[in-house]
Amino acid sequence: MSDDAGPGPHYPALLQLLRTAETIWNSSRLFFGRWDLSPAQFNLLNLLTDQPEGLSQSDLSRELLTHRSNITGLVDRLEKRELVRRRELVDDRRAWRVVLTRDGRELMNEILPHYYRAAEVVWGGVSVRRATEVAAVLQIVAENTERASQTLPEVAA
Amino acid sequence: MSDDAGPGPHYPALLQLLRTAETIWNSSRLFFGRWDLSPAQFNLLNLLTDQPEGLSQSDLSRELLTHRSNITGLVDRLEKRELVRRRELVDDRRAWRVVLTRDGRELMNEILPHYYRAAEVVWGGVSVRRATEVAAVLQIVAENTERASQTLPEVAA
DNA sequence: GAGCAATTGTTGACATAGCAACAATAGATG
DNA sequence: CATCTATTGTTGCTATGTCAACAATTGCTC
Repeated sequence: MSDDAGPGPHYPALLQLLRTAETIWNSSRLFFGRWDLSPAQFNLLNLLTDQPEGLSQSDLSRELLTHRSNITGLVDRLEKRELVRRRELVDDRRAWRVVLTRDGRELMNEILPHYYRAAEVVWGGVSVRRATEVAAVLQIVAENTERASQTLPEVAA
Repeated sequence: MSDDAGPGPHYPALLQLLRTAETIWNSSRLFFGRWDLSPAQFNLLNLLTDQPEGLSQSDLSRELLTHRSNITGLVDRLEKRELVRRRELVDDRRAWRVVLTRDGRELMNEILPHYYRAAEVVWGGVSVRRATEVAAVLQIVAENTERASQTLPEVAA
C-alpha cells in the first residue's frame, strides 16, 4: 500500500502493447498506401466486405471504435472514389446503408490476400497457440479498460 | 501454398491486438481529460519527466513514433500553457531542447501516481509473469513488423 | 394523435496525424 | 576553404480524430 508509487510491475507491458500497436498501424499505412488507401479507409471497406446489405454509419462508428462524425468524411471520400455508395434504408429515413460498389469489392478482393499474408508475417516465429493465448489476455485487458472507463472517477480516486 | 486464401490462423490475434490498443487509447483520453491533456500531450510530458536536459524535437518524434512536424504544434500548445519551454541547444543552432517547466513537473507529479495505478487496473486478473510473457511476444511482433516495413514490396509480393 | 426523449447524420471548431517543401545549420569530403 | 549532403524545425495541405450543436426522424408515453 505504498502511496507515492512509481510504475507498477505491469507498466512495461502496457507500454509495449501500445508501442507494438502503433508500429503495426504505421506500417499498415505504408502497406495500404500501395492502393492509395489509409488504414482507416481499409478498415471501413473491410467491414463492409461481408455485409452485402451494408451498414449504417452508426454501425460503422461502433465497429471502428470511432465517433459518428468521422464516418461522414470517411464515406464521403470513399464515395468520391466510387468504392462505396450510400443507399436508402427503407425503414429509417435518418440513416444510410453504406455498401461496397463493384469497384470496391474488386479492390478488396485484390488487397485481402496480401493483407492476410502480411498478418501472418507479423506473427512470424509465434505459434498459433501462443498468439491465441496472447489474444485472450488482450481481451481481458480490453474488458478491464472498458469497465474502468465507465467508473472513471474511481479509477484514479 | 493455397493461394486465394482467407484469413490465416493468426489473424484474429492481430485484430484483438489493434482493438485492445485502441480501447486503451480511447479510455486514456477520458482519463487525461481530467487534467485537460490529450494522450499525445501526456506522452510527450511523460518522456520529458526523466530528462532534466530536455530532448530535441527530433528525439521526441522518434520516441513518440510520429513525424517531426507533429511535434511543432504539440510543443507550441504545451508551451502556451507553460508546461514546457524551448531552450537553446548550445552546440546545434538548428535544434531546441524541450524541457519541462516547474508547472509541468508539478502537473506530472500529480498525474503519474494515478496513471501508474490505472495501468495496474488495466491488467487486473493477469499475473505479472503472464503480462511479461505477453509483452515479450508483442516485442517480437513489433520487430517482425518493422522488418517487414523495410522490405515492403516483398511482404505482399 | 400530441408531446417528449432518443437516435442518425451533418457541420464547424479544433487537436492530432502524415507528407512534401523550405530555410537554416551542421557535417563530410574534395 | 568550397561544396555537397544530411539533419532540424517550420509551414501548408490534407486526412483523421474528438466534441458540441443542430435538424430530421423515430420511438415512447400519455
